[in-house]
Amino acid sequence: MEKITRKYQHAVIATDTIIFTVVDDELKVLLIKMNKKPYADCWAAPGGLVKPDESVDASAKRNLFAATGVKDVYLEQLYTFGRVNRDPFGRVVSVAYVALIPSEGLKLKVSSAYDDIAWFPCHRLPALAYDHDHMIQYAVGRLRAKLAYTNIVYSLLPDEFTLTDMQNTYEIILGRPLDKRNFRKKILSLALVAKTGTMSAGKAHRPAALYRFRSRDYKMIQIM
Amino acid sequence: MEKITRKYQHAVIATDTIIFTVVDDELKVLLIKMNKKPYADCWAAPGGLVKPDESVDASAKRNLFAATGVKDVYLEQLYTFGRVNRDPFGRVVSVAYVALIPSEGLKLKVSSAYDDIAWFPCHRLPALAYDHDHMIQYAVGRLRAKLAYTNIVYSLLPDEFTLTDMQNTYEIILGRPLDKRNFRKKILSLALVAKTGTMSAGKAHRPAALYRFRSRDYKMIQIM
DNA sequence: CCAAAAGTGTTTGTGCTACACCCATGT
DNA sequence: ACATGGGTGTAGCACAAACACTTTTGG
Repeated sequence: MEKITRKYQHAVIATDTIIFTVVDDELKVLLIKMNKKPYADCWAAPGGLVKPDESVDASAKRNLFAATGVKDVYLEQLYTFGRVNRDPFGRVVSVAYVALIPSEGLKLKVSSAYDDIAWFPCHRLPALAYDHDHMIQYAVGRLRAKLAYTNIVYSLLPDEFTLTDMQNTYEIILGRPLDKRNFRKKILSLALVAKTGTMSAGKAHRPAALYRFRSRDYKMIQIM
Repeated sequence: MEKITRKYQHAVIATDTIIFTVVDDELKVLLIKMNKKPYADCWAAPGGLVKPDESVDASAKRNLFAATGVKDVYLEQLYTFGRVNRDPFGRVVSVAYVALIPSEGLKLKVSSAYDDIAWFPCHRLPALAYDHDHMIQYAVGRLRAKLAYTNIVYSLLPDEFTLTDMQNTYEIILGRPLDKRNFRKKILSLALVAKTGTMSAGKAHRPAALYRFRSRDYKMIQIM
């Protein structure tokens, strides 16, 4: 243990997590305001260094919890960014993760130990630190692709939702409109969701049937 | 630079590359014989530590070249393995890559600075060091998936090849037989390949038309 | 009664699947 | 002549895409 770590203390390993949610008809990312010199007034995806006795996955989970207060959400390794000069403070290799949070879980405890933390729509992003701009673009691409051939939508939707909610989530992320009849046909034929029996209420229009996922296990399924 | 690397010399970063080729009707991986204590008589995917002034990608390229003598082959980041105790010699986080080498490039300079190095069929693998068993299984899965929705076969085939060669490559990797007529129909309709005009020769049967890829750029295309 | 969103079927085309025989060459 | 692999077409079926109107509620 000693030998290797002492001889090669070249690089440091960090994790950064791109946290997505869908609210207000937009795909949003959670960012933290930086204060250090070259990146004052820049924002960054939450992250931090991997501790010596901590797995890389555990580090991502810890950072996710620190930023959002949530656990047990969808969290997947995205890519490892290892350019030599990606971090002006030193040689840091960053393992990026993607997390998906259901729209309703938003108002939990977003603020914690950070100066400023906020959700930004993926379109109009602020100035970003490091290579986080690139990371986020890459994450959006991955999210789009996975939406099509897995059932990850479940991790963006609340426990109960309408089929219109679900379709909106797809449309927002994919960036294109979907045919309502075809969408419902497809989703219902996959039998991933079941009616709860209750109805959405409170708005100035016809109530909609609420659905719930039969199972919230990650599956590879051709959806779109 | 100094501050961070000195304060957190916890972990070391390595790259390991799973190098695939298809020969003798089998998907094979290139492995290196280990000699250090807990892994004597074990084999491992070629890899090494990332140097301080070297990007992670560059490290993978360097290790690939050291093991095979080839450059400019398909090389893609696979996954980062970061369990705390994955390496008994110390805390090493490994960024795994996948490389694909065309079947003919095999007999180049496979032997170099290693004690022993050899190709193993993905089925009957020897005892493997670290978590390389897991890595290889993961890599095979990725390769299978990518074969279906990208044009990466090009990186496993020589410059000129017959459609039967190509179909064999698919069948070996996917592990299931494909219909000859449907396969040819599909491949030709995609217009990825063009006849060279020449014919294969020398074997005890009818010669086959040779094809060449119109372009060897990586593309996302639904193939299977 | 009006606005707003929920809900519902049919038709058409495209692409995947399954399937069997003749051809050209070397020995 | 025979063994070996090369090369070719069609029909059925399942799924994706396009498309418009009626219903229910709150205001």
